[in-house]
Order: sequence, then C-alpha cells, then structure tokens
Amino acid sequence: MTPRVRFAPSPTGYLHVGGARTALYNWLFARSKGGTMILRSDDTDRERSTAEYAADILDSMRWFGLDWDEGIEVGGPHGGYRQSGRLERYQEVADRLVEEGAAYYSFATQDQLETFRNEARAAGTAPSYDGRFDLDQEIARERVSAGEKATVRFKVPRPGQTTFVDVVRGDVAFEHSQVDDFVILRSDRTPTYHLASTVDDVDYDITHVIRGEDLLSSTPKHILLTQAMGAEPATYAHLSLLMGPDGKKLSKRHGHTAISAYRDAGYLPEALINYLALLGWNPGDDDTVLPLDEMVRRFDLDTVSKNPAIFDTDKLEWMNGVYIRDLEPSEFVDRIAESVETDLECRLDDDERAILDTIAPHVQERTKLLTEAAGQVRFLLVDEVEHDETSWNKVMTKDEVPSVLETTAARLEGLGEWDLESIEGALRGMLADLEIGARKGLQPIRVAISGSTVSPPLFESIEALGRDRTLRRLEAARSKVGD
RNA sequence: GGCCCCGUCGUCUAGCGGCCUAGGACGCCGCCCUCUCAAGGCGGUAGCGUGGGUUCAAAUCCCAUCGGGGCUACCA
Repeated sequence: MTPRVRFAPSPTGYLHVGGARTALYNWLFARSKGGTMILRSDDTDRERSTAEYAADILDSMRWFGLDWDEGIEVGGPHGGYRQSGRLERYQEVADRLVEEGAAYYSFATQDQLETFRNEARAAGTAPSYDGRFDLDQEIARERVSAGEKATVRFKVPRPGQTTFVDVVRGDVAFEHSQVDDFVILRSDRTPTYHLASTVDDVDYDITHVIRGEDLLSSTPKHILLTQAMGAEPATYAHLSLLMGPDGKKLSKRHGHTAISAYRDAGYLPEALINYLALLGWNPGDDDTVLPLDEMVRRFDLDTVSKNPAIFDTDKLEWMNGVYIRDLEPSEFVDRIAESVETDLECRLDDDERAILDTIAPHVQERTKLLTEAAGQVRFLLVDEVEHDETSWNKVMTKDEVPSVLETTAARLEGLGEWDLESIEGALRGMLADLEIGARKGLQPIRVAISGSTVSPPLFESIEALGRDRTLRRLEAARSKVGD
C-alpha cells in the first residue's frame, strides 16, 4: 500500500513556520516513499477562518515549493477538499454513530458541563462524563426530530484504554478514564475538528497522520472515532513543537512566524526548507547543507527527533547566506531585482542589469538576506551618492583626500581598457608611487565611489560603475571635500 | 490539579553498555588571508538537569526527583 499523507491546516492564521515544518515532513515522507501528498483545508471553525488566511497558506506552500497530488485547487476523487463543503457527510456520520449507540444527543448546557469538570478537578481526577445531565436517547431523539437543538457527543467506552504506536514517540497509552466524552457535532450541526478530521482521514484513506504534538492527546479520540466508524486507524507520527528563543511556544512576540514574512524579509525558500528539515530530523551523518533531492532520498519518520526545537534565526540566516552564495549570479540578480527596483523606485533597464550581473558574485558573498542587497548595489545605479562627512577622516586626514582623488582620476582617465586588470594595475601603481598602503589609500576612493566605508571590492565596483560615472563621482567628491 | 510527551554545548543535533579524553553545525572568541565589509582557512570556548540504583563498565538500562512543553472547549 502506498502511503497517503495529508497536510490539513486551518485557515485561522497565516501559514507559520511550525505548520510549514509539518507540511514539509509530510511532503518529504510522501516523496521519499512514492506516496501521495494531499492538501485539505480544515475550516470547520467558521468564526475564525478567513479567505485571506486561506490564500496565504496556498501562496506560502507554493513559494515554499511544496506541491500536492490531491486537494485544494488541484482536485482529486474526493471533491473540493474543504471541510466546509462536506457538512452533510459529517452530519450523516454523527447521526449514524448515534444510531449505533457510539454517540448520543446531549442537551447538557455548557454551564452544567463546566460545573461537572470543576468538580472533577477539585477531586483531583480527570472529568469523565457519566451522562448525568442527559436523558434517555429514545426521548432525546424525539426532541431532536421535533427541532430541538442538541449537540452530538461521542461516548468514550469506559473502562478501557487506547494504545498506539507513534512512529516518532513509540508506545503511547491513554486510560479512557482520562478521556472525556467530546462533542462531535455542535448544536448548530456543524462538526468539530475531531469529527471532521477523522472522517476525512478515513474517507481519504490516509495511511499516515503526521502532525504536531499538540494533537497527541487527542489521538485516542480520533482512534476511537475511527474504530466506531468501522475503519482501521492510520499510523500516527507526532512532531515536537517549535519553540521561541526563550523556550516558550513560538509566537508572534518572538519575531516572524508567518512563512510569508520570511519571504518578505529576504529568505530563500530552499534555505528555509533546508533549515526546517534539519530542525528535528537528522539526515544520518554530519551533513548540514543538503539539496532537496538528497533530503527526499534520506528522509524517514523514525529518524525524526522527539525533542522540541528552538527556532534559531542565527542559523537560518547563516544557511540563507550559504544558499545565496550558491546561486548563479544571474539568478541572484533575478531574485534581488524586485527589491532593488523598489529601493530605486524605477524599473531596471538592460544597462543596469548588466552592471548588476558584473557585481553580483561580489555582492552575493556579502549577503545573508536578499533584502540587504539593494543597499549594497544602490551606489552603482544612482547618479550621485551621499557621503557621510565622518567617512573621510577614518583613514587619513581630510586635507589629504583631494589630492588622492585627483591623482586617482588622472590615472583612471588615461586607461585604454576599462577592465578589472587595468583598473587594479593603475591604482596599485599609484599607491606604489605615492608610497601609501592599500588599506589607507583605497579608502577615500571607496568613499568617493560608493559613499560609504563599506562596499563591494573597490576595483570590481569601479569596473561595474564605468569610466564616465567613476570620473564624475571622483570629481564630485573632490570638490565636496575641498569645500 | 489530572493525564500525556520531552530532557547531551547558548541553539540544532550525533551517540542505542566499553570505540566518549562526548563528535558535527550555528553562535561567540582568537589567529591567518585581505582594498573596507564579507567569504574562506586554522584554532579555541562550551554540554550528558539532579539523586539513587543495575553492571567489571552508563550519556546510553531502571527508579525517583526536578525542569520544560502539550492537552484537559460546541478552537484546531
């Protein structure tokens, strides 16, 4: 039997890094086992679900490069793959469970139930409902068919226990005395998560349920429901949760949590994937950076870690830098083009593209986030640069600067070929003649050219800038410092 | 409170009774390279939560304890 897995987010928030990791592990598992990846929407909570969140989840999945074989927007044998479109099916299952005695119509109020739970807590035990607020099901059924509102609650068989083997955690056991009866159909006849999710998993023939550890304690409910439906429970794998730097559950107060925020911040999807994949899974040796196909080749659920993992932005940034450096220069330019255009407030023309192509390898080496690149290349694309006054004094006194700039201009002006070799030769020759070291002598030129004491390598920058603009910039700086 | 899960450097992890003087990666520190900043090279820093067992031998097995997390909804 080929594995069938699903990622089933609720559109009650953006796709966050924890959800993305769950999606990734499902995807990796499916791809490594030749299985089927399904994307469905667990949108039973209509109050909190929004179209915006739903769209963000799809966008983020696609940006992330995770595809699915069945589900939302791609279709498949099971309809639209949105739970909001399958209400009748859940109602039918719930009613059937009542018929069969596995569930019951309940008129207990939330207040009554809460009182009951408080009593249990005070007694130091877990609440396990004894039916005290409910009446005979014969009567209940009549009242329901007369139009009275009732919830449908699943009756947990007691005494008893549910045991299962979690692929990442091993044997897990729950006494039924610890599992309270639970609502499967609300009084408005919409399904709760437990029902909808279980029915879908059964109907869609899901073989492996890979999800967050927050659902571990709900698993006995899902297994019980599955069995009551007469089906065979899937294999479960519960992934540990992602934590913030303070060890608490990852949330907005720790910084970005939405995948789309990482995209906007300049992260490469392949870097984020690599980072997330290794956050709780080890590929078998000391490899840290490995391509997607290699991850697919090596992935397995039994090598997934049980430990909760802290989401460490430092390592992610480092990895993003690794992937940025690994990009083909033209690819790098493609990826930064948009943010450069935003920064410059205009479209890039072919000449500007050519400048970026030339300097790209040197910028890549200094970029950890795509969004940083615009600031680094800006000086190559604008007409004039701003100089920070304090820059001039850093390596030589201000009054030494004009003559250096003048000599530089003179040497560059006469160059036959405007290429790296000639530029470097001319300037090194000048430094030798002036008897100043490169460290000192090149700095004022860098400031004149780039406006900053930090820039891509100087000779390459001058080459990319071109003769005319270089000379103009040297002249502008010289007259400015001369003032 | 009850139940469940988890516990190796600051962080992600390797480790399945002797190969551990606990390995790798990020971070941090130092040195080298160097036109700035990076990148790169080399070196360093730092850990088995605690207490009991079992054993010739324990990070590895058992118990307790402590700590962290999750669940305990007509949220998912």
